[in-house]
Amino acid sequence: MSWKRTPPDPSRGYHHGNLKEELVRAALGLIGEKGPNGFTFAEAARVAGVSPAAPYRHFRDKDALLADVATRGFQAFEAALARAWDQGRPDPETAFHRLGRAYLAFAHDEPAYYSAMFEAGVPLDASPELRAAADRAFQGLRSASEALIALLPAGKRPPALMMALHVWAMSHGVAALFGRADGGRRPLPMSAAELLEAGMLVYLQGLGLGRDKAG
Amino acid sequence: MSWKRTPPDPSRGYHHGNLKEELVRAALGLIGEKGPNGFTFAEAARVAGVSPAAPYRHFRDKDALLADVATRGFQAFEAALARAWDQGRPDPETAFHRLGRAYLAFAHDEPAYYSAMFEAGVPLDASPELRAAADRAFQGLRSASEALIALLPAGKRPPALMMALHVWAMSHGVAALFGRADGGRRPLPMSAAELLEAGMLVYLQGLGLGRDKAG
DNA sequence: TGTACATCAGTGAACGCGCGTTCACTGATGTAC
DNA sequence: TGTACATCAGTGAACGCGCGTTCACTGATGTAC
Repeated sequence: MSWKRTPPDPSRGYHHGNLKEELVRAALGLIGEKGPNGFTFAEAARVAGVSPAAPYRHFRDKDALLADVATRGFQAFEAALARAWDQGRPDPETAFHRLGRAYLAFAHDEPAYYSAMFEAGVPLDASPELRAAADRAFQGLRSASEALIALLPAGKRPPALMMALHVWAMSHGVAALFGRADGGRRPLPMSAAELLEAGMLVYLQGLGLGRDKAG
Repeated sequence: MSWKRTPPDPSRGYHHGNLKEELVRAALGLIGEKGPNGFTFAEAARVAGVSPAAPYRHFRDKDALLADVATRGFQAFEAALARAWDQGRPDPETAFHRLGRAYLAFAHDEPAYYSAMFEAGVPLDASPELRAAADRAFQGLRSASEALIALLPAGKRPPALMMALHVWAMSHGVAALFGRADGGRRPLPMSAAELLEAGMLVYLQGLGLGRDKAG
């Protein structure tokens, strides 16, 4: 586990040199381990191998660190979604299903980021950077929705914003309820990714975007 | 606010008489105010007007109290859903939309229950009662799904379990992302209830359950 | 190239706080006879 | 109906703990000249 307490490292010297990054990594590890509320400022310092007062050189307080983690999370999230969408290549439907898988993969592979973003109760206006990062991530979903909607005949196009919200809601719902292996949850007859993919297929069909029934 | 610290109440006497219920009410109030993790055992005792050791007569520990709250939440949730579904009267589609509204109304009106159930990290196997209550609530969604599916021609029926999971995921997604007025979230062009209703209409359409397009 | 000095990024000790939990206790209630 | 006694549901003081945060400090680094 790469985030564990950094060894005494006598070579480090008085100045850490990279403490801010290290604190973020520590916070991610702790959040992943104990949830966003089990995480404490003091323990992050301990994990980073530094006195409990040191973090205050880099973050106003605990909430500021959490907000920073959430911001980085949204940035990584947006990048992952953009990579998966790949500007809708080779065609919007294919790209869209890749997008859905990427959403779940992010929630699954980066549970600490995901809970800092959506479950820790960090208000979006904790910082302008946070809000901007969250907005950009949502714009990714919205652009993809627009590209799909453009395939429909002019009279039958739903509002792209609404579609994006639906996509987000179903993705988040699947991720939050079934996406993490937090013991004691409900066993499923299929993987979360398959469940989301199936749900999205039905939804797209409902919009009139079905692949021909044998797809 | 009815859950606030009970007044000294000199008429109470040494025995409280109804402490267990009062602790649950106190917990609900605190969870609603500060989230499921801001809540503390000691403060619940204080709010109930009782010494910090008293709750241990009724709950093994703090987690047991939380699990009890979640259990009651699922029971109330199941009852609300069953009431809305009303055995599919007058017809499954109408009843189904009522069900969706009831889901959101519960999340909105009982945010403390809802977060104890889904956001506090209480494991479902914390107690058999909790698991049973959660299962019954889910069964409600599943029965409704079955009734709707029965309207489809035999060859085109999706698995009811899958449909129930989709319904749940989208409902939870909408509720968690947009359903509560926790400042600093995203402003919407429509209410959460409308958003869910629209999403469900598209989904049902995708299954072949559309009301005739002019609905 | 050397030196003086400002600034930066740490230390470590201390604080007050509220928490969860335990303990021996006691007042009130219920029951057997 | 009255009484002795077991049980129940509280009290209140105490504990050890880890937290967030502050403070005066100091070692390392960067910069002006």
